[in-house]
Amino acid sequence: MVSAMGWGIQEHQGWRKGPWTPEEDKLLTEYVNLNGEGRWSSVARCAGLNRSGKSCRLRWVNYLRPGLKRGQITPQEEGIIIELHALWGNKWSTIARYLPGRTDNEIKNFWRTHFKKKEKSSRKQQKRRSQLLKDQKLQKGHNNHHDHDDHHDQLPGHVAAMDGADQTKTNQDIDHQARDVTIKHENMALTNNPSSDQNINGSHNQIIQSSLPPVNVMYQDDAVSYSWSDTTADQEYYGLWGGLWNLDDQPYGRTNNNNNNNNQGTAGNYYYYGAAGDHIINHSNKNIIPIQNQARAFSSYGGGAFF
DNA sequence: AATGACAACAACCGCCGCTGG
DNA sequence: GCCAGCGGCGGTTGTTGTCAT
Repeated sequence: MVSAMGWGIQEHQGWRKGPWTPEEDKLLTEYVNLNGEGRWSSVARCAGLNRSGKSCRLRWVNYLRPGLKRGQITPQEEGIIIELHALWGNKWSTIARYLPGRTDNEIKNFWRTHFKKKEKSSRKQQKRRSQLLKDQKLQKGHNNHHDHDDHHDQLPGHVAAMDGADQTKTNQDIDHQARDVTIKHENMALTNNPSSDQNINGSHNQIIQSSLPPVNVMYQDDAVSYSWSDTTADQEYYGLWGGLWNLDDQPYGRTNNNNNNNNQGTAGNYYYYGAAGDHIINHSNKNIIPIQNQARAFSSYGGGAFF
């Protein structure tokens, strides 16, 4: 295993650290443009940079790489981040794949600065989760399942615990769901913009789809036509995923896009639902509202507890 | 104007998995 | 099979900017 000092330890103890200078950026950019990405340790050597390969890679990926979006995370991107985080937890690089031009580091920082504050109150939520964990283990005992004991791991743990067929299906489901999240929020953005005449099945979706990593073909059409407000489909989704994630360490939940229902509310005005006693956030005005009776109806989807 | 709190961002650290010798 | 090197990831820390007092 490589030493704790990082790459190229045998040749350098004195790698430069700290902020990159414009000159260093220029050297790195020129080198990568000429020779391509990869072989980061040799980049450091050959480009005349007194930086570790790790540092070069990070600088390129997070800052210099072409196509990076600069500037604030948009409300649509925020929505996607929230939902994908609910899906995957702190899998920042995975989430970043669904936000073209955004880096995992950017998303991670965004999450920390915007949602760190809510950690405190989430302790209450964790408490309830451990109760859920107990309950489910009890339940499992009753049902005499073949399930593995590590169901409370993060999602990849679930996947690893499955047999081949289940795992394939699950990976497809995850990707499918992530696409839905991305497409839904993009559509919300379009609906928000009255000047846009692109509809939900229009070319915009093709653009979005083409920007996403390739997945199994069997879901491609489905991803576009799937309606977020379709209650039956929702129940299937969240019955399945909510059930899987009940024991997760990560937040989980579901959303409802008010805009899909008889034009109630404004586009982008969507909520997370959870059990009574939790809170929901209104993404339009950032209000945090205590959940009362209304949310009880949704608690069977997995609790959807936030904040 | 000074300063303290907070947010936003950049960069580093440590670990893990993969791969080739 | 073992090991070293590499690439990548997530967590954490450091720095800078902004705003309120």
